[in-house]
Amino acid sequence: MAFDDADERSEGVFAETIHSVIGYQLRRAQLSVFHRFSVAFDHLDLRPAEYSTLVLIAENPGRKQTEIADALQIKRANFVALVTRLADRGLILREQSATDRRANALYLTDCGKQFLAGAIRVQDELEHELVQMLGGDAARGQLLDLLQRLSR
Amino acid sequence: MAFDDADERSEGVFAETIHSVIGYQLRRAQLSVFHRFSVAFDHLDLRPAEYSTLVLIAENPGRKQTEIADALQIKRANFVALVTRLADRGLILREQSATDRRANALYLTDCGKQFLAGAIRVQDELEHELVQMLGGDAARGQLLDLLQRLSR
DNA sequence: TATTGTTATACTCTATAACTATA
DNA sequence: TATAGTTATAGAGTATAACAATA
Repeated sequence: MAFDDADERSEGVFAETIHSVIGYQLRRAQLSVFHRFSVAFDHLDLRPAEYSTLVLIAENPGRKQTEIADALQIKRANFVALVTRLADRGLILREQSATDRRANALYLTDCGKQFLAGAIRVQDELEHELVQMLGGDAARGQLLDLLQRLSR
Repeated sequence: MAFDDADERSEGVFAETIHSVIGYQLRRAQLSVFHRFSVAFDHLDLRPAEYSTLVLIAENPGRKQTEIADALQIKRANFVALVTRLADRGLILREQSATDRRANALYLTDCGKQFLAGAIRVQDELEHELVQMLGGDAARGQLLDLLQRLSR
């Protein structure tokens, strides 16, 4: 990932201007949080997009691939490999839709449900860690609200 | 980039759970803001990392490549091509340091200073647009504060 | 020995175009 | 014709390893 111990070298470099740019701070925070995610999920070998896919399938069983992909803003072409990996690991089922034989209906397997339960525990711990960094639940609510205003 | 008009297909997909995850919303907001950046900077053919590099060189003339790269958390190996492109465009100078002949001291050219002045105007406009989405300057300050707490 | 800039390389993420089978 | 899933492919971004020149 990122985050080596090379920050001492940039001591004394004036960076206040760029640090007050929303996009710059957004990117830094996002990289930091995703890095924490990858550390926390290392033993589960699960990436952020895979986690959100499992959550969405769990709460919307039987939906088409394209519907899940669109909800996550993932191009359907890129979603194929992601879904294939989850299916190969036995976490989800790709079932040909009865009403539209072009479409795949997605479901969690029992194994996938168990796996997701564990993943949610890891994610909840991470979220709690982030809330502590933010300074409490109110700050988290504020942040989510502000971020949502920037999306679209 | 992203953002095609495929959101109608995900209508009715329940996504509240994943939408309340900090990392997920961070990623969405970051992608949205970077997309706006790429639209705004299309005519200048400038990427976010290049913009921040120009700003840092302007405020820290004569610094080594590694110092600027570290301040931006860019690996020095990846910084080479970025600096080469800016130098090839005549925006920056790579001068062999007098005190350490291994090192390159970085400077903006006069052309680079003019170019950056224009780029800063574009960035300021974008920032203003984002502040309006956030609901004012106070919200922007809050957001920057919260984001900084998540970085490292 | 350690550091600077560099090259080579690989992996992930994301984007588009085009195919097939269905509708 | 249009859509769902798929394949192929290309461009960014980011990671590591290793080398030459210099300290």
